[in-house]
Amino acid sequence: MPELPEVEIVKKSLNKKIKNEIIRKVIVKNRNLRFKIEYKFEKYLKNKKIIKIERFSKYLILIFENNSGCIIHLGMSGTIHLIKKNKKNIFTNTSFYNHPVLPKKHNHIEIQFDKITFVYNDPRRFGYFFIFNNNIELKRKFSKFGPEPFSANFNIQYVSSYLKKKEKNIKNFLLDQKFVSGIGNIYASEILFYCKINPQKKAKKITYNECKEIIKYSKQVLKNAIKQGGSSIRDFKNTMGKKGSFQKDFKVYQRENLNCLKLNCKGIVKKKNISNRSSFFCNTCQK
DNA sequence: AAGAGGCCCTGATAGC
DNA sequence: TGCTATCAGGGCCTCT
Repeated sequence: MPELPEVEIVKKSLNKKIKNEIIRKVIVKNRNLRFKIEYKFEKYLKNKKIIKIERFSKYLILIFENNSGCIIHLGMSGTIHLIKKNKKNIFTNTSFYNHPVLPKKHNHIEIQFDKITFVYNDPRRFGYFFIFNNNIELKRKFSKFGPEPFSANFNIQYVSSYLKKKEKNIKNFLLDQKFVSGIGNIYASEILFYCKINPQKKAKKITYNECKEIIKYSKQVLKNAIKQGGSSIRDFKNTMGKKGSFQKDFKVYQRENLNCLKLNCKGIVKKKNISNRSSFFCNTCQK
C-alpha cells in the first residue's frame, strides 16, 4: 500500500497521538509477518517510552529512550489503527483505508498505551517489525538505501552517473530503493508522466535534461501527495473522516484507455506490465 | 555486478 | 452460485 507520502502521513498522525506515551502491554496474535516477530519482541517493547516517530523511505521508526527503537514496514497491505481503549472509536487519519470500524481479521499486533491502543492490521503479511538496539543498528538497516528524492544527494551528478550504461528501463530504477528511496509503483508512473519519459526507456538513453526532470518531478509529485494526505486507492466506499485525496490527481495511474491529461495531447493512457508491475503511461507524449 | 524472475500472502474482481 | 484466473500501493532471494 504505502509509498513515502502515505508513510509520512501515518508518521505525522502517530506523532500527534502516541508521542511520549509509554508502552504498557504488547500482544502479538500472529508472529508470521514478512519476517517472524522475535519472541523477545513483547518484553523488549514493554515499558518503553516513545520519544518520537520518524520515517525513512517507506519505513516508520519508533524511537525509544536510549536510541533503541522499532522499525515498521507496512508491506503492501499493512495499516495502523489507533483506537481508544474500551471504545471502538477510531482516530481518523491514521490508517490509510480509514475503516470506519477496526477490521475483524488480520489484526496481528496490539501495542497498548494508557488510553490508546495501536493495532497493526495486515491481510497479506508482507509488512514487518524490526527491533534495533542503538543508532549503529538503525543506520546499518538503511546503509544500502539510496537517497530520498528530497535529499541533497539526489542531485544531477548522482542521477546521471548512476543511470549511465544501465540496461534496465527507467521505471525499474525509480522503484529500485538502492537508487532512490521511497518511490513505489503509483508515484513512479506519475513522475514519469510529468517528465514525458516512457517507462520502458532504457536508463542509459535518459538524457542529462531528463535526469533533471526526474529529480524535479520526484520531489514535486511526492510533496504534492503529502500535502494532499497521500493516496487512498481501493476501499473508497468504506472510507470516512480524513482520507488522502491525491488519487484525484492521478494523471496516468489507473487511467487505462482514458485521454491523456496533458494540455493539447491527443494521446491515450496505456497500461503495460513492466517487470511484473503494471505501468501506466501516455502513448503519445511520453517518449 | 547487473538483471530477470520467482516468491511470500490474502482478498477483490472478472470471466466462464 | 461457484469455480478459476488475475491482479494489488513491496521487496527479498536466487540464479544466470
